[in-house]
Amino acid sequence: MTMSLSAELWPDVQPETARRLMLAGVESFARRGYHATTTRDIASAAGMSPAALYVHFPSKAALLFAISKYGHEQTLSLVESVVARETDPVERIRLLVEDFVAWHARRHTVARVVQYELHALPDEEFEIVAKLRRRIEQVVREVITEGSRTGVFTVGDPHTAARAVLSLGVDVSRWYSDRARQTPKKLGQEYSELVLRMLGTKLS
Amino acid sequence: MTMSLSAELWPDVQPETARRLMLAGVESFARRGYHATTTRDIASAAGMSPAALYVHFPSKAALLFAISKYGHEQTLSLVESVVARETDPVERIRLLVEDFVAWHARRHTVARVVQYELHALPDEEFEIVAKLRRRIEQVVREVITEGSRTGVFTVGDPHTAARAVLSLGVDVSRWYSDRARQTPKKLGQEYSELVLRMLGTKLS
DNA sequence: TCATTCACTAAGCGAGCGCTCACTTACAAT
DNA sequence: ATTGTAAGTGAGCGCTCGCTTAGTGAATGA
Repeated sequence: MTMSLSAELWPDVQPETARRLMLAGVESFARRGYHATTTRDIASAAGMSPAALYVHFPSKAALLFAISKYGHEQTLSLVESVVARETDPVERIRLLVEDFVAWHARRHTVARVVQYELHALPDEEFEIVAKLRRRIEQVVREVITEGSRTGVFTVGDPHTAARAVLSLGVDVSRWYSDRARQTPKKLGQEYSELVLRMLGTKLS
Repeated sequence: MTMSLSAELWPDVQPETARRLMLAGVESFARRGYHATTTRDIASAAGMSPAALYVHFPSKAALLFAISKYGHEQTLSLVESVVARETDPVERIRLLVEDFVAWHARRHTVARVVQYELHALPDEEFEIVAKLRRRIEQVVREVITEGSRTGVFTVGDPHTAARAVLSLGVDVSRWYSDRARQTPKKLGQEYSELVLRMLGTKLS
């Protein structure tokens, strides 16, 4: 049996109506941007009356925050799980880029909201997701620094290199579409090769 | 004598008041996004009454279009001028990335509007800048394809590689700030090295 | 001198925004 | 049967939005 997309994206959000609203929010925010979508857009995309949104979320911004926080937590745990199951810096970067890029392609709608609408968040909520973003960047930077220290990578500045690696992944969500020439998985593999060369990996 | 920033950015826009409105628009759009900035924001940032905008531009969207079109034309001519004065694919990519990245860092405010607010344009105006964007991408792709053909580059797919190169440059405008650790010029040089390695350049 | 033009403003219109409120319905517990 | 609660609706409030209109003052030219 098939699961609804909203249940796949947010397995532990209850009830199902709240998930439907989040899905409708994601699609609207991704297509037109947060400020250009109205609460009426979201509600009607979820098949409900405008007031229904406020049964499950205290504000339009709170809906964005729920989407953004969940998305950032997913990418952080994706990154952390790679580091947890691999120790070699080369393999860590390879898998990390593969998964990161594939996620930003497969989930490009969610990713677009996560990456490009966070400035619409109120200060307090923004700070919470900013903290998650800093942790993601830190993990990548540390892997590169470690590989640089042991000599498997050759980079001028690990800080700049980490930025570049993340840029490649993040930007995928900007241009990727369902009619793209490559599957998310294939794109992730191709990008991980580009990144490993970029980091000056010694070929073995 | 020093030139105003608006005159530096848009030398052939007349009169000066129109330039001041474009500058105010750029700053507002970059900080809060197109849909979140009001015509009152723009006018007061330019030190004028709200109605003054409509003396020089028929609509808020027309102001965005003027900014966006000008910005895209600048980046296209930047890219084309590199190709015009160099023939070696390696040097072409090196200078192209240096200039492209440096521009997105030095002009990160304009670049942010150019790269991330274009979806707010009406259909017709969007199509015009989309055409410019396709030409930019095409130039980069052709340089990579040519280098790949003559064997100085080793890439799986020039299409994907071109996307990656542009992603690195575009994304700079998202995170770069005036308090960044590197000057635009230095960042451009560092990025061009990363890119050349990414493209599998044979070192000479 | 006075009509014309231009850049600009003060005031405000109609539309649509986020959000609220009084209310209904479905259903579970007693 | 009665009561309590959660989920949802229809109507609409107060406000702000993009944009317009009528008018002002300074410069220009015959």
